[in-house]
Amino acid sequence: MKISDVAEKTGLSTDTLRFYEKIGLIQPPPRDGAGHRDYGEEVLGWIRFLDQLNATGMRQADRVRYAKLREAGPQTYAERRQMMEVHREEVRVQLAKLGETLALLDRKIDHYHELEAKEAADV
Amino acid sequence: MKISDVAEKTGLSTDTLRFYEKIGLIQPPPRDGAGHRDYGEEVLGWIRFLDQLNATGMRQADRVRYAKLREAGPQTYAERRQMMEVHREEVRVQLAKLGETLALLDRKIDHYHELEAKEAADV
DNA sequence: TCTTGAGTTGGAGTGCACTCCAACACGTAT
DNA sequence: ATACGTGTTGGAGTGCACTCCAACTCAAGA
Repeated sequence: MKISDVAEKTGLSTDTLRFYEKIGLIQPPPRDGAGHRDYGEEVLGWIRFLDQLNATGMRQADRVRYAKLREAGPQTYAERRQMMEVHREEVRVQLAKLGETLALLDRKIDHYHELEAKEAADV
Repeated sequence: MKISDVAEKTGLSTDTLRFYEKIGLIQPPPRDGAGHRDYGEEVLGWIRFLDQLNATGMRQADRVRYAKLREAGPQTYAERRQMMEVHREEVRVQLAKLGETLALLDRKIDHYHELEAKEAADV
């Protein structure tokens, strides 16, 4: 799979894919005859997972750390699990905060509806 | 209220408070005899709300836009409500994504527990 | 009076996460 | 054979959101 295919399928730019490789988030893929990157299918799932960690606020340095542990093999299972457990807690906190904010926004919006009705009545 | 009090009560640094004022997120407070900022209590609630918008992914430019609308008075009620409605949708999307990620992390963690048990058995 | 501590300004610097660029190489279609 | 599209590299540049700094002023306490 060419870099452009991966880019299209993941939504990342080719620049970002090469950047992720440079910082160690993605393993360097083998090259074809022309020296072009030739990705395997498994990279797609990995990138999707990275995206989810990203979208839920995990910092790049930690994503890189996780990627390195993953490359190191089975002896890092426990450490990887711990990272996921820590992140899970952060996600739970965010989830709670987001729920509160959603409720607040509902109240704000209701309040604006009322204010708008009053303004209209005042004209 | 002095800038250091506001900083302590909100968790923002005094630098950030001045920065927020500079970009228009916070109204310039009156000054005391020494030329020091003298904040009213109402700024605390406003900053808490800004924090929540921040924590739920609203960009600074949009927070500034909302702050400006707020300063403009009642004729911006509808526009402010629309901003909040747009943001509410984004929060809903994030909430859904976060829920999915939480489930995924649960599965990953379980999976690591299994893998660790297998590793231990292999020794 | 002198020191200390808190505040002031404008502007420079930081860290993160990309994003863009110049200059070049390769393979395929015309 | 040449043009085109896609890829390559290393390094510079960008945008966001702060964060830090130098040089200064002011008020209160020893």
